[in-house]
Amino acid sequence: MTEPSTPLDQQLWDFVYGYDAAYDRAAQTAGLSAAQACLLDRLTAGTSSMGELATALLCDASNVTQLVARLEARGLVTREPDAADRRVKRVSITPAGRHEHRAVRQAFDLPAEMLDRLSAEEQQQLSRLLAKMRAPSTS
Amino acid sequence: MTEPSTPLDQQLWDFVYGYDAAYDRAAQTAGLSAAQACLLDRLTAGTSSMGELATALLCDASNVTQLVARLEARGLVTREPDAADRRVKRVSITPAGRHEHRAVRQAFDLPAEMLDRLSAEEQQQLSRLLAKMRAPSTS
DNA sequence: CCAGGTTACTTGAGTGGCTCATGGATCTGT
DNA sequence: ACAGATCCATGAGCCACTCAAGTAACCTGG
Repeated sequence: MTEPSTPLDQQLWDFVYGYDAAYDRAAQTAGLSAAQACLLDRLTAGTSSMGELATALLCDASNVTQLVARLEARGLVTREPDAADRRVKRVSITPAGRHEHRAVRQAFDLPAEMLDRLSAEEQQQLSRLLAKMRAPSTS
Repeated sequence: MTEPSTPLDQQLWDFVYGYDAAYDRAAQTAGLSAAQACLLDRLTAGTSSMGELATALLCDASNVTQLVARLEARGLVTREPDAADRRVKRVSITPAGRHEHRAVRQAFDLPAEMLDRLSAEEQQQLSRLLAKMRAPSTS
């Protein structure tokens, strides 16, 4: 009944593929890469150390060094030694950075568009299904 | 009721993030990058020209040249001039390539794991929701 | 039949993301 | 005060990706 019925596997793949592509496009409207946009996003919650960013982004510390260097060069973040422990660098987002971040958020309209096609009930269903897929048990 | 209720936006993000990471890990078990694994996957359906691959993978033709070159160097694909039109190169997967591709498929167990946590009804629900999010109308 | 345009791919240069190995600076426990 | 741990930076290297040029093969009109 539901078309020649694309297998669910394929549907998931396509969904993820489209989501990724949309995020990439959104980041690019602000002249950012996806990784840079993610980093900025983390910083909107408040300042972080390099190490915290590395664990949050699941990547090497030296990778963060480069990402931050590029963002710093564009004035989107600042990097200052921590007063208490001068080994650690505290990275913060600048007003310009917040501006770009907002631009990305706005350009990333795909999730909102998709969710708008669902009723409130359907959204709850989806939320429940996603939660159930995620956790093995936790009831 | 459902925890402090993660917003649906965030749930989608986390889902996609986990999916991507799982695919990357799966590809790496076969010593492949995600892009290489995708390319191999396309070839399992039959031989393609370089151009066809480029449009399928949504990337530049010259990118495909390099991807194929690396895969060819490892004996996972072959690249031969088309008999009818010697400008086009027909890329095919080799038995070794099929082997690696199978390894990736097997290692990419996340979707199956996740779907196993859903009942048959829930899977149908999910499929319906995904389809509805995707298409603007088409009933 | 052959000149010129088009098509299909390759090459080269450049950007970025990512990793690993190494090293320097700073902190901490003894 | 010294050894070892911690935090970050640097450098080399791989890969994905893009754009601009180049080359070879095909096709079409005069």
